[in-house]
Amino acid sequence: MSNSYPVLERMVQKLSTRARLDTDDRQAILALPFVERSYHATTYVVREGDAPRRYCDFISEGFAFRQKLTANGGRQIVSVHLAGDFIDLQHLFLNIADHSVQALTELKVVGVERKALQRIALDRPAIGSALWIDALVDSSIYREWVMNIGRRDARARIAHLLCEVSVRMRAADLISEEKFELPLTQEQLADAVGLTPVHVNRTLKSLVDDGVVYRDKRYISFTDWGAIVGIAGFNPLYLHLDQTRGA
Amino acid sequence: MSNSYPVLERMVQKLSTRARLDTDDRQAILALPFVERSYHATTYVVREGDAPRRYCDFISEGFAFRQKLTANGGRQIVSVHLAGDFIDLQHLFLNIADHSVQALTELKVVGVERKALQRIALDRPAIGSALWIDALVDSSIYREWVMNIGRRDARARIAHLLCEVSVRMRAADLISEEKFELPLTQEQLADAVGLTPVHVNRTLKSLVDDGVVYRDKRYISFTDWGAIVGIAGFNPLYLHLDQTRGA
DNA sequence: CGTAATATTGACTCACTTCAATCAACGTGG
DNA sequence: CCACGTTGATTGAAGTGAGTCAATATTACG
Repeated sequence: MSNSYPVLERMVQKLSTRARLDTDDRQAILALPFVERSYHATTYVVREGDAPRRYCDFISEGFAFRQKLTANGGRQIVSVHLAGDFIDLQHLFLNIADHSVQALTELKVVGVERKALQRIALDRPAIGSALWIDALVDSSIYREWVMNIGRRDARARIAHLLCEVSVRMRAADLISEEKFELPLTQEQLADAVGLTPVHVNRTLKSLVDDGVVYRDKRYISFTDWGAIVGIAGFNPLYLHLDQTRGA
Repeated sequence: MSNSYPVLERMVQKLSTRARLDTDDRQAILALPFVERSYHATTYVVREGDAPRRYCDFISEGFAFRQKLTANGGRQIVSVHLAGDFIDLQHLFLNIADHSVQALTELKVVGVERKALQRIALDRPAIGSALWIDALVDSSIYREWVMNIGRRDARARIAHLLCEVSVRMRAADLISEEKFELPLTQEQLADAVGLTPVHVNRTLKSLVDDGVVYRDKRYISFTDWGAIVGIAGFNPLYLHLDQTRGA
């Protein structure tokens, strides 16, 4: 366990986008005991049924996703996470994991001691509200996913996921150009939107054929942002990207 | 604005199931400024796009639900809430509502001043963790709904919703006998599980015909709990019903 | 370079939707 | 107390979006 700055800097940045932090708040975060860790793609970070781990992970590099399994073996990916996301806030105050978290790509995380994070969340109001907001935004995203899967057809569903990922990546400052790498295989994409891989393939193709999506390997770009937004029925409100002014 | 005990008593009880509260915590809750309010069925409590309201509602009687609308008019019900649930915790720290909340039946709520609730959530660790847990359980339920809609067929989906509602009602001590009233019309049920009303009707009928569900008007009972649990693939873990021991 | 994982495509099937009636329940006014 | 209107439940027939099965191409990678 070390205590050097740079890795926690990013957490400070992230939380600053959620609530106004003063110098003491920043210091408190930078003083958190932490470990750095890496996971290879497909490695489990959390397993459903687990008791809480000692550390609460924050992604510093790479992608991860949450998943749940149906009684008869079906898999549902319930969220995708990128650099700057807390993986484990969902379990910060719960005593058993109700879902699994897996590395999607090579993944680097900063593991903060859970007890210390709990303490800081409860003792420092500004940090507390930043963490609250972060968790509530996650909730909001789940709600959008419920609607996405429950009430949109395949085309809109896939388009919506593409919109969400691109907007979140841009907001997290992970995209420089217009294109971005979608780190999901078509099978994973299918499990995220509640379709089969075959149908995802065809639907994706139709988006490409219609010229609204350009695809090169896993790299995606949009020829016309207004067009996919229209197809997806995408409204970024639910991402609550401008919460800085607080509540 | 009054300050009599009985209505907030229930909130104390609810939060006590989430974390251990001491006498001061209880007093702090009972001292919260609040108003009592009623809504007729179908009335909006919160509208998507709204700024936060002054009061944060806690259901003392009746049912409510959250919903979102697709760009082309589709409706998705994303959760159902019963007596003892906070309606608005989801917006406690966010500055715009990303979904609507509507009364499902005649509804009585206790509206607690939002600022006061924020303060108590951030200042009193025990209450803070109780509220955290409550919000995190909501998240967990959303995740289960994503899976329910994304990866289960109509029969299992509907069975799962029935299981969830009955278990939650029992946990909230709202059921005395074996039967319970499902406050949803078939159309609402359809919007909750991502199906059409027609198909819900047929599927429900098949469950009745198979003898696993008994139905009289809106009253539902199960002839064999093990059987619907099997059909639904229902595992109550995600409801985190025994969080009392804290984290 | 070989081999496994992923992507693609075709042909066929089916769970769920759509459209369209009909029926039942319930509150309301005369 | 009953006709009537409105909302919710039920049923049938036909259509379709997405699933299934299965083969082949492509890519990633040790």
